[in-house]
Amino acid sequence: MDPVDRPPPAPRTGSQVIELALEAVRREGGRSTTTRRIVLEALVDAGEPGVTAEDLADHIREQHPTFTSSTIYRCLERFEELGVISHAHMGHGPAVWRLIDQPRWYLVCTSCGKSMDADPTLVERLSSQLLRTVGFRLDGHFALTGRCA
Amino acid sequence: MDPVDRPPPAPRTGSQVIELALEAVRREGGRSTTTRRIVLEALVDAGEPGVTAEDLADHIREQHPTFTSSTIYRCLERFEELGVISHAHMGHGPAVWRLIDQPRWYLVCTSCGKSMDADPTLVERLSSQLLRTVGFRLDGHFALTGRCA
DNA sequence: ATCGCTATTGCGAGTAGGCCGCAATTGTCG
DNA sequence: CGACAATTGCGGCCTACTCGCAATAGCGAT
Repeated sequence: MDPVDRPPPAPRTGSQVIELALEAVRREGGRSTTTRRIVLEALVDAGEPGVTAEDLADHIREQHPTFTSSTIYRCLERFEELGVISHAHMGHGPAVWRLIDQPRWYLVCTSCGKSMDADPTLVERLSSQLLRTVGFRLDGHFALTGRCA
Repeated sequence: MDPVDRPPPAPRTGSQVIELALEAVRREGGRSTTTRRIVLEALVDAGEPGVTAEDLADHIREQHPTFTSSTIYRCLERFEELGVISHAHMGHGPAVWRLIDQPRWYLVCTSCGKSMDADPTLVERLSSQLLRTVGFRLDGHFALTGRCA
């Protein structure tokens, strides 16, 4: 196949992400359990822009009624430590979880509650200015709040 | 007195703020109670950069042991509606309350927990860009989070 | 295939931060 | 002073997690 005709690198499929994550767990001395696989599957299913832990739990319990919330929280925590997933706080209410793909800057409206993405280049401009002037590196762990149009 | 010798407008004193706030309550059909006065006094005492509702409650209860948290929350809520005070969320943990003086952009470090102020002009640059491009008006209701130096 | 070790899970209780209903109290105004 | 409605104290409730503990189940070794 000619190089110029080669398609762009395919994004990892959901199941690739899952296998890689479970391998990572094992490398760190953890165990690859069916519970963890199910949580990852549900998270892959949920896709962007992310789900709350309780929504994930409800979704999973449709198929696996014995799942408890604490298990979900602990699985999510573990995968986050491994750098596979992350969570962000969207104003009031529960955090949302998603696979780590691209860094993301959420804007959430404190009035209507809807959220959207900010243009990363705009936010990163502020970010680099803060870094230069006061050594503070913004993360997107909390959404930027305000009022939408 | 000659105009050029006139001192700059004095910042409002704490007790002025309190009287103005209580007048505002009454204009809206509310009541100027000693409870509300005490809450305002404690808030003025606390000063910048703000206090949590529970710290305020603890402080007040040293002098007035019967105060309950719910009363504090309701007073704060009322004064916020009137535009006299405001609260902001500093990452995890309780909100902080303060008199409204200048708009303020908090930076809080998700690692060490310390908070500082961002240069307003930097943040307002982002704010106006977001407003122009997507009609979103940032507020400082949630702090900007990241890592400090 | 089975054993033993220990990571993980289910269960249920606990926690922080805040909100709510209701009866008793207390400003306000006539 | 009296009536009325706003406010307060009390206590319980709520959401979003977090934790301790005993039972379960991966995983490497046999």
